[in-house]
Amino acid sequence: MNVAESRPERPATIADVAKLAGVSTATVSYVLNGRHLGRIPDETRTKVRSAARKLGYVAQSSARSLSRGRTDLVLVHLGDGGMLRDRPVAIELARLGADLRRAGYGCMLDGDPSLRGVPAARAWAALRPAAVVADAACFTGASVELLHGSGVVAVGMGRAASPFVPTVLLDDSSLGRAAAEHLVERGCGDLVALMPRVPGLRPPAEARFRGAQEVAAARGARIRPVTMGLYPADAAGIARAWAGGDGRPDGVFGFDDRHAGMLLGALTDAGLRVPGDLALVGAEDEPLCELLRPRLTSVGVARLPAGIAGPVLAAVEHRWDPNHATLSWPAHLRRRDT
Amino acid sequence: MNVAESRPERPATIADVAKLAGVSTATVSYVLNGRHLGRIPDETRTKVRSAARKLGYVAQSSARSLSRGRTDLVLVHLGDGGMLRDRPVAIELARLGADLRRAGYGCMLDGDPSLRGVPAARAWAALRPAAVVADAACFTGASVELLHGSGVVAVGMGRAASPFVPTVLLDDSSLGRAAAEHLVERGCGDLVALMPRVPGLRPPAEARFRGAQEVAAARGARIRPVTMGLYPADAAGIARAWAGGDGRPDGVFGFDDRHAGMLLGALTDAGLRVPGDLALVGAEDEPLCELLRPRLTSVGVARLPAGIAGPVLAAVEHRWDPNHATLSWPAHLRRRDT
DNA sequence: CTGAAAGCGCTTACAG
DNA sequence: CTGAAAGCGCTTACAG
Repeated sequence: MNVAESRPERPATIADVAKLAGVSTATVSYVLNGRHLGRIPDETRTKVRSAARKLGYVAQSSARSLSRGRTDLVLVHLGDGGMLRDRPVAIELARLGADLRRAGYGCMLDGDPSLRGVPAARAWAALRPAAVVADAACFTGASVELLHGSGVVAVGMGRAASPFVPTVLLDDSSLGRAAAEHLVERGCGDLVALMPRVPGLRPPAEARFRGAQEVAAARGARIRPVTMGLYPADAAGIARAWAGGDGRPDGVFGFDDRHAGMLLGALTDAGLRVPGDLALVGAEDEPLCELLRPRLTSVGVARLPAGIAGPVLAAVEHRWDPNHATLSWPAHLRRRDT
Repeated sequence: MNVAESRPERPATIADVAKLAGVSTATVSYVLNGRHLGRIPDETRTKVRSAARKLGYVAQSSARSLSRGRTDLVLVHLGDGGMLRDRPVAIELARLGADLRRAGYGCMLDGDPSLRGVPAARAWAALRPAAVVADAACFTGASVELLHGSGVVAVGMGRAASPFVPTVLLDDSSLGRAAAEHLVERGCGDLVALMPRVPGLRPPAEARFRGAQEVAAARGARIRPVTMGLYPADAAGIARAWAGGDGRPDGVFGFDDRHAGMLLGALTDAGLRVPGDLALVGAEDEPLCELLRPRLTSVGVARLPAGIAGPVLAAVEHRWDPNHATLSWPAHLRRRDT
């Protein structure tokens, strides 16, 4: 028996199962959904289950949601890769899928990251998901109104609250705090925090800077932001200036490992020694840190103690509480050479 | 008027639109779906469209697919991150979403990467998508049978064909060819190709090795595989042996930039000079290459000339052709220091 | 304990 | 040119 022969003409329906089991479709539905189990004898349940198995029956979710009047689907939109490039966020997103499934919801990611605004909202609304979760910056007044009009809950996610939707606030100021703590501990008193040029990375950068600033203020150190794009020329410019003694700090927090790593190369090229002339700390503790020479000291992030599924479900079930909507990443220093 | 006030009790249905426009639901459906447009006067069409706009009407896709008997949804499953870590693949996946939308299909990614086997197939089958696209290794005989039983087309994707489903074959042997070409050109005659330890990376590694082997054979050079896990200790062991003169090649193809980069650090630590003592080429041309000192020469990949949407749509529309299912990445050398 | 039947919101031959 | 109606595959009060 090959696959072609075993394939039925059309997928089995609940009526097929009912006929084969010799019961009504209502009974099939009850058994398969675990309702009224007390009232249905074991024998009937067994008959129904084995008929369903024999036919390879899988209930069609579109018919189910049409009759139930709701779906158990949560839609996640990643936007143009900004969020996936943000590694701690990407990890939490994968966790969200599993957590939602455990809570009885399905989770799908929009497969077209380029879709935005009202057209995006229309595509999502057509599916009538329980909720749409997206980068807080993705929502506009019009798109949210369209979603609400279709009975869809909209939830934002990001570093800054959206004026249009409840937002799960992701706080990584702890990375800045841990970095500054380490640098001050080492004896640095004149710090620089690198700030990326890509607009998408400004929000996390500002949060991390704020954290570092807090610690610096408390410990009597100075700290200032220096903008550096992820281009060799940009890094080289900064390194040359510092090598010439122009505004050279004694400790640098590199925003993330890529920015820190790029600066590290440029500092080496410019003849500065790390950590002899100045100390350098990255963030996110990527594998990259082990590849560089000297190896890059970095602030690692652990998983959030509680995932983002909590606030998302709260929004879906209309018990949103802004006090439980800020999630802070635990940070710890991973000391290497720099 | 705030959002709460403007939100209707329940989402508008096609009946609401019909009533407001003073026509039947059939007419609304025709106008909104662009059918029989020749037969429907402009005036009616305008009435219908403005009623729909006024009510914020978005057709519910579950009702539509129930009555049409099919969905226009393609489901993509990423598996446990293996595929997303494979950068060229991740890029093509984003492109797939946009291409499918242009062809009139929606595209969703499964939000729970940990789901596998028959349970995964059940979850997908419930949605009755036109097709499920997943890593070829994800499909088992049982899961494919279940999908087919529900009328769902299954399409694999990967470096090796699945015995159960038509597979879009991704070929990156061109990376190995470009790397070997470069090394031989430089005068190397005794090559090593690094092979990763992670099982998920074996298939691309073998394809790249095959490509390098072809060129080596044609140009009279020797080449052998050397397995190296992405751990500092592993790389250090290899570097020490080579520094002691034990089996040191004159050219190394590093599989990808991470493996090449890790070896580069270890070679430096062991006192070997790159490219003085041996040349080194990475692959994928990641930003990382610019961070290392010396900077890493790498083979870059361009986008596929034609995306994976083509074969996927062919499978959906039952015109699958194995001769058009192998996609090869264009490769070009990006020369830097090593 | 079980079944007949209404209803969810669409689409689409079909009749007029 | 337009509408009444059947039908898609489920769920669920309701009656027996």
